[in-house]
Amino acid sequence: MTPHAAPTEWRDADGKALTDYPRPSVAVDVAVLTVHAGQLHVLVVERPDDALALPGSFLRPGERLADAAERALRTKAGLVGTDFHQLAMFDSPERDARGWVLSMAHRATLRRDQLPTDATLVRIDGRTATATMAFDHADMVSRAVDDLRARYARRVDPSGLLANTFTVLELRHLYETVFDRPLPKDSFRRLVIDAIQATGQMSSSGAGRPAELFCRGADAELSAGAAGMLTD
Amino acid sequence: MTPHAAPTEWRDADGKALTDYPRPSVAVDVAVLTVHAGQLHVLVVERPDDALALPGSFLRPGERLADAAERALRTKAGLVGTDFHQLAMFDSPERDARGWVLSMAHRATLRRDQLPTDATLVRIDGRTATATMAFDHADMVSRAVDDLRARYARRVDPSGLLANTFTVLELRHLYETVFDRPLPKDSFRRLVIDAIQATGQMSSSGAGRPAELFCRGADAELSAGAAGMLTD
DNA sequence: CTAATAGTGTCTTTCAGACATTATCCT
DNA sequence: AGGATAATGTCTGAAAGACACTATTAG
Repeated sequence: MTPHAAPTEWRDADGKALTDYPRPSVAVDVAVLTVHAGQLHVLVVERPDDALALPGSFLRPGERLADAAERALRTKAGLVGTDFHQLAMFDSPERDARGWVLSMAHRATLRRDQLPTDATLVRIDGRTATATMAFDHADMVSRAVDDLRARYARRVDPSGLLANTFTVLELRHLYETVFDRPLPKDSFRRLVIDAIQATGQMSSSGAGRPAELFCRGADAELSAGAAGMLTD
Repeated sequence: MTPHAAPTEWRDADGKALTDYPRPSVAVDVAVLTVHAGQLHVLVVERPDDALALPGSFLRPGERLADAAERALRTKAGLVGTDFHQLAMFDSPERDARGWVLSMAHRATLRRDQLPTDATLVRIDGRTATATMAFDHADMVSRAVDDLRARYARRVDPSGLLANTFTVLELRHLYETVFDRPLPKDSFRRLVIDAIQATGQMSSSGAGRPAELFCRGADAELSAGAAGMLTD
């Protein structure tokens, strides 16, 4: 059979051929989260009608969702090689006024310096974007934040919001931003220290004793106790 | 505009009208998990070609994924009023030999007595089904088990695999089945006791002192420590 | 030296894990 | 009574949280 051809030869319970049915358009949208000025932000793009939206695209014939998402990031946001994953399918029949469009929401995470300098960022307050967004993209952002927190509670910076090497202070500041709450300095250190790898190098920050630089271990899994500190 | 009409009037980056593109068929599949004989099982249905598959269906025009999943459970498995949720979209272009079909995997969970007596169950060993399954349904099952464990680690029997009232022993046996490992009797009791509600009633099981019957509390959330015992 | 920040020693409290003991049913 | 199972008391070791102390840099 032809690759990517429409499915044929099936009939549903009423005997109606499924090829007679209209099919939905399928889209992908990507919530690119980043940390800027000590707060979570989400990357948005302006639509022709000036509304703010997540970078997204329609699925092309035979294309995989991941390929469509990568293409959306490249063409709409100028990003290549970005890692992301699925969140959920948003399927309200009225979510797009132009017609029946299902959209698979994805999450990506990048450091501010990995984004174009002219990228438009919307601040996230708690788990909601602080700007009106097109379609149901505000819900997608909230969902992305939930996912980010769930993953950061289990592993050390799994999405690479820090550079390859970092100090414990930088890591703690990141976690305070992600979880939007202060974390105890010494407990935090002891909870993460087993999950990160010392490099021997020292940071040459300004004043005070230099801090050791660490990198993510091969298996940067956090202990159950550490997850507890974050999810309480 | 007509409801559920195909989207029109958009053009992609090449100026090609998206209505010119073929669209995928979208399906839903539901992994119905249950506990039988002290082991996790998944409900399967036989396909016309005798292959075993999860109950599923194609999305009808304007239909929501949840409605399609409910319809699939009703028509393919005889189940009504079942609770379920999305897991992930499976989108390999070759996943269905008949054509381009994306499928949203869902998970539902029911007690054995809520299933038809003649339901076909496939035992789950670890996180994999012990029978060959059609399409990528074996991957869906593994994914469903992961999701089940993640949710059971955070709340007390969130999917209602136990009846309204239950003893601590029954609850522990359930968790031993779900997490496929023995759990310490007294530690388990202390970890869950704050998340369940005593009824005052006693179980009238066979020999020995009768156990108190509990029910799920309004907020049956487990402590971080309890989650730790399960996720270690 | 002092200021500033990194890192650790230590105490206390809490709690999981193990074991033993008591409690309450059945036959 | 005796057996069986539920529930709890108690000890111990580990670890989180809080606090203070030491260590190492810059100026």
